[in-house]
Amino acid sequence: MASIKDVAAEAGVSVATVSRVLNDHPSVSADARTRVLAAVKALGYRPNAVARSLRTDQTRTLGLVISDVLNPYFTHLARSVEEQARALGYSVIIGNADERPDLQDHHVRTLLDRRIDGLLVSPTDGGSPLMLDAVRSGTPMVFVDRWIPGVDVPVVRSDGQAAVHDLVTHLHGLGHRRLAIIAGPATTTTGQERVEAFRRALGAYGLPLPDACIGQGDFQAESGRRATERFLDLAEPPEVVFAADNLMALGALDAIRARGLRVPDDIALAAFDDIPWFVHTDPPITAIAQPTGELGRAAVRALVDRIEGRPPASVTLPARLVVRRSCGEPAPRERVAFREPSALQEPLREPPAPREPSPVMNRSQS
Amino acid sequence: MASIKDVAAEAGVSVATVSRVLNDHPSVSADARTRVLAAVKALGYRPNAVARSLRTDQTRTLGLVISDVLNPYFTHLARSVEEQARALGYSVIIGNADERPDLQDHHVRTLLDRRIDGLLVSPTDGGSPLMLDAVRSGTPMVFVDRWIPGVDVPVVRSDGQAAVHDLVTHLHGLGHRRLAIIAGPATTTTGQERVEAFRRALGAYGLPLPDACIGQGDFQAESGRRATERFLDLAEPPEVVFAADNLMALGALDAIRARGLRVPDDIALAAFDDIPWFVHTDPPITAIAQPTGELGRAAVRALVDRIEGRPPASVTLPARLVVRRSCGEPAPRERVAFREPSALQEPLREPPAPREPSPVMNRSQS
DNA sequence: CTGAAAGCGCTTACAG
DNA sequence: CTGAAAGCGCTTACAG
Repeated sequence: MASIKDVAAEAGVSVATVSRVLNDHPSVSADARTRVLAAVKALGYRPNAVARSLRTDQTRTLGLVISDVLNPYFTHLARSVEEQARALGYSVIIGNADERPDLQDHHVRTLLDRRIDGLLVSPTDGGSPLMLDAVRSGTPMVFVDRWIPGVDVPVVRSDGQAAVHDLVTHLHGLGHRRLAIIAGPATTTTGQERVEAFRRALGAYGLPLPDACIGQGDFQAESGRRATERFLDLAEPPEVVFAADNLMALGALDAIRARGLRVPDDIALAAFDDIPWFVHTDPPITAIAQPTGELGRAAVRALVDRIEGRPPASVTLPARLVVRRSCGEPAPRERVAFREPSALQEPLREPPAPREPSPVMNRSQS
Repeated sequence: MASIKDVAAEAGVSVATVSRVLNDHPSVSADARTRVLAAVKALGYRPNAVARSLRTDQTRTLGLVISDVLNPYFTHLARSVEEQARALGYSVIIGNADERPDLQDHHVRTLLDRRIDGLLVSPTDGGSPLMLDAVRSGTPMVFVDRWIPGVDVPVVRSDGQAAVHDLVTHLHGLGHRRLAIIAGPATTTTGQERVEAFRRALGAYGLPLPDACIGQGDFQAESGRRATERFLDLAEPPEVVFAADNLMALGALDAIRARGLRVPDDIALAAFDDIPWFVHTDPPITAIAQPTGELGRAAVRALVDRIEGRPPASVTLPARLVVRRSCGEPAPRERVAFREPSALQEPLREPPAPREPSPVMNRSQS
């Protein structure tokens, strides 16, 4: 592959001049610029980003470690992160932890070794030594969705408290009194918070949340299936199962179907995190929707602020309840309930990103 | 961040010796090795992958450009690619083209600038100049799922021909005679092939495929919705709609539902690409399943063969029909039909990857 | 406006 | 077994 030396030779200038042209440095004669550009084109030259990074000590790259790519919520998040990063002149490298702390650490390590400029993490656990090291080492970092308590890192997340309350109100109104939840891991903030919000909301209606009605899941489908089976084996099975994410709701559906039971007649189902398929499941599933796209964008903004020396801000956005038919109420049409602009109304496809800067050789400095 | 110099100073050796220890070079005294390792630990040193790449001219990184992250098929593919790559000692950087050729080019360019060791692409179009350049430039490359004809690059894909025939047999058996398809872009191989396979299968039953029964989609949900609306507006609407991917099937479902019609009573629906949610849609959707995980793994194997100087092989794996209820036949239980081990039976979670190599400082040379 | 030179953090022949 | 040195491809003060 042609290097800057080849271009310099071809153009009859020094590599310094070539570099200046490529970086839009003002003090280059029009003549030199023309010759360099011609040489670049003739040789099909592209600057080596590795060398540039070594020299400038910046990679213009963000790392994103998500808990599970197979979860549409995180896929959506990743997409909006990449889009916003691109708009700001950064690339993003995604690491998928599959809800496994060891894999998460693997990706954090790899990303750090690559000297990414900043790290976006949705932690799978309460904070491994490596993760805490990363924070202490001063790598710009922002937590998205989940976070690690007691650590001084901005957090961009959504607050489901009010929406969970709305959900319980909805369920209570339908006459349900025995409600169960499939929780995420207690080592994750979202794992805990959603149970707590649920418990608090039940409390407001004088309803208990006995241990038997808390299924321990891990945010993956299989755990939702197992937890639901356990519920169904109870002497008095719950009337409602609330899955703390969409994958566990999928597992719950598998378990319910395997027993030949019907939703919502035999048992009601609701989920945290809304996905397009919930409109078409049998029956359509009542869910709590997060403003996922906006979360991703806000997280990137905060991280880039931090990287570029501006003070980053934590952001908390409200989630909202979307009522469908899985809890028993007839809903003739898609009914969006209660509060806040919809994350579902958020188009699946977001507006096209700005055109790429055209000259092949400009580093996007934004 | 500590550099190799700091480690050398701390250990009282030269940087060459530090480098040898880190790379498991045999000729290092036990004493030196001990001191270096101690220094590494004391300083929390991690080698700078950027510098290493510049020097060795390899990044141990694969690029993967997929057409759409929001499509669960590609998400699954990406996951298996990353897993297999990790097992072979490579990282992967994912670029999401969103079915946009310009975005695809953006990612190919960025990846090439980063000097990835090899590129896995599922092309969004028939081959942009940039893509063809990339091939000619000698960057190791493998196509997955979709490919560009006339270019000498190994292809790892699945052949849906037989499964599409099975589908048509199934539909014909149910008495359907007016069949329509929502096609993908004609610029993509899968866009064309699926229509051709469908047309050929219809032909075998003496059925026509009039132009009015070919909806032009772009593999995204919205296009499926529009195409379906057009079908429904026909004087004689089709009895069956076959969507060439799962996202367009989602759009079709939206359109059908918006008119208050029922599947399969008013219109039957089938899709290419199976996803877990198809079991729980109303009704469960008949689909053609690809061996997605194996496709991803085979693609990585081929690419790494190419990178490491072994002859890479193209791979074609059969897809298979999974009959559910969306075309009219009562299927009391999940019925997996006809041929081949199932991609759905493929566990959603694949077996855990091998443990990471433990010493922090070893380059995974595999 | 331009070029020679130093240096980013590594690896690796080459000598000893 | 070990170290001094060159060099990977860039960028950027410094001098002119």
